[in-house]
Amino acid sequence: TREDILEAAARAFARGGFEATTMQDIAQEAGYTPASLYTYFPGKKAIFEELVALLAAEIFQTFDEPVPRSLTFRQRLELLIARQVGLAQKWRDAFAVFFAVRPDGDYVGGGDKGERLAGFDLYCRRFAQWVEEAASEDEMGGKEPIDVAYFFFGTAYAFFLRWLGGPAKANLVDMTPTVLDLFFYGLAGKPAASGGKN
Amino acid sequence: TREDILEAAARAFARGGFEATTMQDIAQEAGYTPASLYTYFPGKKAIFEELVALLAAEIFQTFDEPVPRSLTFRQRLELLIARQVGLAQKWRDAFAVFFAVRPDGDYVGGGDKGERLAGFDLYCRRFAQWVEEAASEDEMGGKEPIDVAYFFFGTAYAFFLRWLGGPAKANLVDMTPTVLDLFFYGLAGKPAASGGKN
Amino acid sequence: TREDILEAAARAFARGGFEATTMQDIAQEAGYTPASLYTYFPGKKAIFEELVALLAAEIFQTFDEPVPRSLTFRQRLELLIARQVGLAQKWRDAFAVFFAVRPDGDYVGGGDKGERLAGFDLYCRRFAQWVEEAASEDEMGGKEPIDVAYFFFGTAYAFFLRWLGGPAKANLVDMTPTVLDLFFYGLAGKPAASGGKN
Amino acid sequence: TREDILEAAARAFARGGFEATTMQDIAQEAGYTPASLYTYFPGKKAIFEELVALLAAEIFQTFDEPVPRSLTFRQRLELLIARQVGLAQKWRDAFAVFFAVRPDGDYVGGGDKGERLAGFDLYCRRFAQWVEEAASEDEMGGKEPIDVAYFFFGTAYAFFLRWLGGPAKANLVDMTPTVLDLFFYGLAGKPAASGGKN
DNA sequence: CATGAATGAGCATTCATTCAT
DNA sequence: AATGAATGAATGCTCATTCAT
Repeated sequence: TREDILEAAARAFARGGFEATTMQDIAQEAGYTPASLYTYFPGKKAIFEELVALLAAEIFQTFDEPVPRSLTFRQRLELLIARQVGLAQKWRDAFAVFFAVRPDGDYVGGGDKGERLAGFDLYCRRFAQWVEEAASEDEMGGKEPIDVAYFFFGTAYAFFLRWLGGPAKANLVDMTPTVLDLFFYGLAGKPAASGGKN
Repeated sequence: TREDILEAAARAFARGGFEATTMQDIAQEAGYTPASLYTYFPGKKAIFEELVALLAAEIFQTFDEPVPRSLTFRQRLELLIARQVGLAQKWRDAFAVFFAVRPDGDYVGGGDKGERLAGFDLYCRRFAQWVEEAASEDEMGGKEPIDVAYFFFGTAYAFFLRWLGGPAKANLVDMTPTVLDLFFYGLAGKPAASGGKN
Repeated sequence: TREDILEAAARAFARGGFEATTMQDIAQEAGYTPASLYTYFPGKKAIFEELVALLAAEIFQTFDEPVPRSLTFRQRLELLIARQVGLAQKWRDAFAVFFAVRPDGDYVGGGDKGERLAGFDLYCRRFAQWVEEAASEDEMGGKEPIDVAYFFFGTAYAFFLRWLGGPAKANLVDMTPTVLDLFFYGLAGKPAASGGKN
Repeated sequence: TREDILEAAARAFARGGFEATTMQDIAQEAGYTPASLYTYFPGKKAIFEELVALLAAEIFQTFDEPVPRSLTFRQRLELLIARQVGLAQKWRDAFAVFFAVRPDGDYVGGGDKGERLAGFDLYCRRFAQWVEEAASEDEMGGKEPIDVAYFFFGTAYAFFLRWLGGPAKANLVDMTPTVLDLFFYGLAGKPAASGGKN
């Protein structure tokens, strides 16, 4: 039941953010009355926080799942993206909620030392960590992991948002190659020199 | 005075979005009482809309300003970025408001056929248009302008957000080379070997 | 409960009309807090409209109740008055609210073709209809039913208003004979010819 | 100028009563800004009170003007009505404002001993006084002057209201004979048989 | 004299939350 | 466990009024 409510809340919050969403909205989406929600959660903020925590957990878990040692960086990243695309398609709009979470309203568990970070910051930090393990320095082009992380987040996020606003039937997976190519080679595209077809 | 209020509103809205911001907040930020704001604007929504329109106008103007014909695409883009970075530093948090505007609440002027687009969508469409004029097909690596646009937006936006959450004294301009390199060459970086002519 | 609120609203509105009456007033009169009223009604206007509709229904019902065929016009009118006096004593000030309703604020259901009529107009139209059935042409003195209706309304309303402003213990019923005599014979009084002493 | 404002206020108040009318409304009607009104009147209530006082004065004056001794009661009343109809046509809606004035809000100067009377009560009292001078006991049909007064007020008021709601081009004067006949003979009409001497 | 600007006092309404049933 | 009813605490907004110009 808690789970149901959280999923309903995800849909509700996704439509208008935390403030614009009423307990009525969530209750309606969940098929309850507002009063009933208080049986399962102490309040609206708690629902939101738990939802964000749930999303965070699911997202972070994609980083934790192991990848075969034998793969190249690109292949590992493909795996990671596949997992995260799965989440994105499952949560749709609510997925964006996580990234948009602002730390001001103290909704998001902070980083190390009481630091309060926005959702996308948390994501990028974790991604940087992941990248450090998944890629050699060479594969990162000598760049700082945290820079790589923000770059990847930006590229992927832009296409995710575009997909969200687009037709419902579009498949986010189709964008993966584009994102990957842009991520690895930018506008220039894959250097044709070495003939590799990746 | 209207201008003052709009700037105050920018600061206020930036802190918590449309719903979470009260007229009290805006008034306080502007040094007025809430009632006074109604002398200049018919309501909260109107303030928000006008603010978004103002931001949109300033942003779109950066696309309209001409660039010397003699420049390469990268040089033209550097110019464009410089202008937009200027805006971003001026508006700071409020700058992000524009990109986050959701079309549901009908805050943003739509596209062509009554389409209702989010702020970042408007930005990307305009960028695609600009890119078509500023870059040859070759310079775009044979990619679709709209893809290029979302890619650039994502890359730049990620670093912009990172800068917003970072220390106040940081200079967004410093990120420009990083963004440009990533945009043009991705993770791989500039192909040094072949003496890259890009 | 809705009923209670409507009756409280009747007392409240009667004191100062629609605009001058606050939800606070109504709530206080009903023994609730203003917020509670919204559990039963969507807003102040709705309360007022429903109250007016209720009064209209009760008043109009007095016209619908049948009267014995055997009676004279005066006797039938006495019956009608008795019923309406009952309502007037029950609603007191609120009774006057109905007649004072102005059509501008679209509070009153109109007549036939979208016409918007004031409360007393509605009353008079219905009375004219009733009079056509309850009185022969002769009993109407050859006058137009609608003229008869306004005449009766005016006469009765004047004494009703006088009673409202008078001592609380006064009985409206006592005015009935006066009203009837004036209505039927005017200032001249009943013609003495037939020896009657009225 | 004060006069202009009062007439503008009359039109404004007539549309929606005291509470519903804003200083903005009055100012607009008068061709001023709200702030300017305070040059001539200390406030909204003062404007209303003065307007009511003005109306009261004009109405009461019709009672004070002398009538030729030689006339019958009916002829005297015809004269009075002619004067008051003139006022009614001049003030139109605002004329009704006077009668609707409620004493609660302490808008109307009271009667004798601090009594607070509604507008129509004041009118009826003055009418009763007038009738005592203008009619013999016989001409009153042995009725109490105050009863006669309320009866006349009711009859005339009903037709006045009907006229107000009717087409703008209608002439209130045309209703005078009807009102007089009803007032003197009621529904029965003038007793033609006995060659009525009234 | 006229007014633009500013504001305090309210007001209708919303909403998260509580609680008895 | 679920909810109808009730409410305190806002919130956007209106408006009479003041005052410097």
